[in-house]
Amino acid sequence: MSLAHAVLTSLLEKPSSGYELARRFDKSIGYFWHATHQQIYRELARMEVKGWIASDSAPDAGATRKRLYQIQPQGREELARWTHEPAAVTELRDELTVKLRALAALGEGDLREELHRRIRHHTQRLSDYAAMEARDFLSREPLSASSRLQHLILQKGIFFEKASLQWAENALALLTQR
Amino acid sequence: MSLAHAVLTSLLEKPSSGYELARRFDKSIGYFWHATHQQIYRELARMEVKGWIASDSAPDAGATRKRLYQIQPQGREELARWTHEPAAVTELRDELTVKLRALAALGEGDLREELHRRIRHHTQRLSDYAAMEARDFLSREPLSASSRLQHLILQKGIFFEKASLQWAENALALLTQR
DNA sequence: CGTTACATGTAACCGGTTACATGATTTG
DNA sequence: CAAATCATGTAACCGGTTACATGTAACG
Repeated sequence: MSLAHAVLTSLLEKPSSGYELARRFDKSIGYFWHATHQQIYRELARMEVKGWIASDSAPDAGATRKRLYQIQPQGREELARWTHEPAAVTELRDELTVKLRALAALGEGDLREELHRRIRHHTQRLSDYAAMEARDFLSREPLSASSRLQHLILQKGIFFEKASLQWAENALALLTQR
Repeated sequence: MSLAHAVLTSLLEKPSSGYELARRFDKSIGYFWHATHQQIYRELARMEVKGWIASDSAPDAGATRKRLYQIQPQGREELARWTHEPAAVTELRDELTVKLRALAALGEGDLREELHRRIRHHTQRLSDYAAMEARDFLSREPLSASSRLQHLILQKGIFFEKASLQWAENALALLTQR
């Protein structure tokens, strides 16, 4: 599991409220690790019990329940420990392969519309990533060590989207030319 | 969710016991959709309640509890219905990206060993897939419609492994040359 | 006769998803 | 002032993982 460590990393970058974390997991981080606000609040509660993080009513809370979470030394140590253990290799797991197999067994059906949808999706993603890369990494050389790692994350997404797009285009061509 | 439909597809290809299904999900199918025997038995029980599948004591059961599961008309209809609804697009979700981000925030640590491990893993996978492709799809032309779909599934894996391998090699080079 | 493979299951727990609830603040 | 956004939470359910349990069949 990584959600706890993803949240810890986010808090290390910047102390935040649960809501702010949830928004970041819907945007930038969310491209690579999605989480809903419920997951995040649950995880924050658990980590506070463990002493990895601490919280106080946020300075700008006013009459609201807004809390500011900050990473504690124990949390930083846990994060460092975790980064040094081997990471599980992610397996490919895509509903579409199950549908392809089902169609092969059923002997009927048409996936061309589905493939068009995917091609649009991956094309959009690739163009998002290209814009992010141009904005954050290509314009301002030389990059810090930290930025180079962030760039590697983005490149991972770019490689993945390119492969997905190429496969879908190839599959569509094969299913259309007959 | 797709496990139910993955199992249905497997039963459509060949009536089987839970144990046989579990073994197939550990081998060929498992490259694209992993499932443990507990998940499979749970799913078989649910689908039998729904009337999608039916079971009898297997012909070769002897004194064992071995059961043979067969797909029912309702199960086939459900599978056909499901293949025609849009498939959820799989998001990339890899622990390694979280570790990269954590290292960027912590400002220390070394992922080169991890990358070497990944390169070995993806190289092995690619060679497995190449062997499967040569055995099942490249030698015997022309392919049936069903075989062409199966080939597309395998190609999806090949595209994914190639992209993963290229990224890891590129990342290792970047992290080593300094 | 002991070990390995075959075969099916229960139990417990954690992660992920969805629906619902509640109230404060900001904005048009 | 109504609507959208900010902000946090409870509850229920399903999927996925791990540990444990039980017994038969095949093999050396």
